Amino acid sequence: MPVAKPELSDSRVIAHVDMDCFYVQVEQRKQRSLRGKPTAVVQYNSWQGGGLIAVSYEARKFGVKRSMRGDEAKQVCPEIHLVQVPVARGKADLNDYRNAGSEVVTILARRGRCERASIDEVYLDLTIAAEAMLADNPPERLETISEEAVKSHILGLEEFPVEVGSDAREKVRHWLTRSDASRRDKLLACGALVVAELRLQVLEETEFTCSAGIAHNKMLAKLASGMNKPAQQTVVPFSSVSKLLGTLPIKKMKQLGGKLGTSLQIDLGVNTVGDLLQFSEEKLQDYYGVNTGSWLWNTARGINGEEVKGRLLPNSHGSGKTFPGPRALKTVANVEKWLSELCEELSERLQSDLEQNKRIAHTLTLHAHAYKGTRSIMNYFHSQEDTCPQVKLSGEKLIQDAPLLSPSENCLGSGGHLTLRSTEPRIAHCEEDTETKDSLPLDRQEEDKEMGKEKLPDKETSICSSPDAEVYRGWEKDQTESCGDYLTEKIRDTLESEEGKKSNKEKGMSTISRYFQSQHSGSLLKGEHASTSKLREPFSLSDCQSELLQRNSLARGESSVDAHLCSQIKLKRPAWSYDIDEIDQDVLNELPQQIQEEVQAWLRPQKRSNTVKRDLGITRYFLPAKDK
DNA sequence: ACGGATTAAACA
DNA sequence: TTGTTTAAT
Repeated sequence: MPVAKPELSDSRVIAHVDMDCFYVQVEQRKQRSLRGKPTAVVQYNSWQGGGLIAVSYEARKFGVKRSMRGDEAKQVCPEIHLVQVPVARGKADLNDYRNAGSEVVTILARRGRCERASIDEVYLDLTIAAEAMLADNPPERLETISEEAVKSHILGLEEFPVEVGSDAREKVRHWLTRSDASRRDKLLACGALVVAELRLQVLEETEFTCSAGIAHNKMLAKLASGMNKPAQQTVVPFSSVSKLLGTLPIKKMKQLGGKLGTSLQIDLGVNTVGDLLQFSEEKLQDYYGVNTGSWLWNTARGINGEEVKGRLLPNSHGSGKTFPGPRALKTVANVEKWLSELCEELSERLQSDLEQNKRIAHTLTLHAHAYKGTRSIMNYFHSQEDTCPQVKLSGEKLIQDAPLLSPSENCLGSGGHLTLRSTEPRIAHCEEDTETKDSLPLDRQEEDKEMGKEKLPDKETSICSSPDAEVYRGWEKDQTESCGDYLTEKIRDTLESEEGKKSNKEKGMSTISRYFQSQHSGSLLKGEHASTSKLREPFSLSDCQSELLQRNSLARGESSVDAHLCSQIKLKRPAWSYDIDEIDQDVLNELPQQIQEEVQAWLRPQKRSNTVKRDLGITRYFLPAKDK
């Protein structure tokens, strides 16, 4: 929430341009017979027809929505055409869409500063162009206004009790050319003309339609671009802002669609942006911190100082895939295979980035994460018994899991992705060719049948862990010498004791903490070992993959736990630690009585809301007088 | 069987 | 700064 205090009267001219169901348009341009027909783009059609990621407006009339499955879409709209996202290396390949997006950006950047906000959206700062037009050739002097401009929607235009009987376009034409308008309105009118022109150029040169919003800041422009779709544009005059925001549901606002918006609703009873007006800036700051508080206060008033960044290129590339449920990455070979695929894709994209933009990456990030599952702790214990009966150190294939991920989010599968970030474009001197590709394992086991489109019988439902995040930075030497032998020993101990346990589980697990302790010390000790040993040149997959595997404990986001453990490991006194706040009562109830009692004893007296800033409680506790 | 795959930016 | 979390499309 950039909160640069904006001047009160912001007379910039900002546009937000949003491609209409972009992926569909890209596919329709490839397959012209699909134009005008109900169409959707799906990825991976093997499970329930695949997931919809873009839906044409014809199909929307039937109630087809994003996040539907292909099968579902067919039910509500039998004649829908489902087009598959291209697949490369067994995963969705979005390059066609990226490239199409670049075509559009190139055109839209012609008239002012342009920021590529996503694959199909841009912000434009047209202030200079609008000012120039107003000075040289203002709309009021034009004898004709383009058809596209005259089709604009002007928010609040109905409020003007001007000429009755004239049709909508005539009213718009009048508003755009009014000589007695405020300067701000005139600038917006100029902006609308420019945007209409740009949209026409986009259509002519790419065959894509788009919608746009024209306003005095990014927030309002973004809001407006979505108000009249497809292929239309909407202008937000300053005078119509308060009415627009007054009844706008708070969640519709950019940045307020998630937890912050929910907190506003639940904690402050704010349901519309207008409701926010009652709160003083100080009060909002008390609740949400100074930055967010001020941002909210401004937002309520339609004030937003964020600048349009001149950026036509993405500043990072990522490649990832999720492996739901039965597809969870369970074997080393499988992890290797997918890491290899992801690395290859990334490498390819970096190569083209280098060629096209003369820049190189400086950061490589690898992470994997788990997602919420419905499985309880007890199920987990059983499934571990059933599907991971023997966990041998040398038994290559099985990945040993950490048990008890997040209590309420047991890990069922994982999604991972690789990212490379490049900094400012710079000349690339690729003397040292630390190429990823060379060291990738070449054994392609086609055991995962998704690539071949066959179905794998869903037999096992074991829970295998997902690795946590790991970041490689630079190629420095290892600083903190890790106690390799000790760790190896420790791991073997852990695994062996685990094996012994399987036949005699109940007895072996006299206390839950003991059980967890042995588990966590094993996997995390390894994790510590891995994370302190830096990558050697050249970057090899096996390095990265072994780190990945060794880090496989902890569900997503338990970094504090992670750090905590690591520090203990350095003292060679591993212990189990867990954020007890997260334990869910329902899950707890499924545990044996003895364990329940033990867990209860760990529970802290107070549980905090995770929506309102933690500061609040603390601030109030120590500084009770502050609030008004 | 998680909407999936990306991106960006705020936050600690 | 670096790693994590949130939010968006």
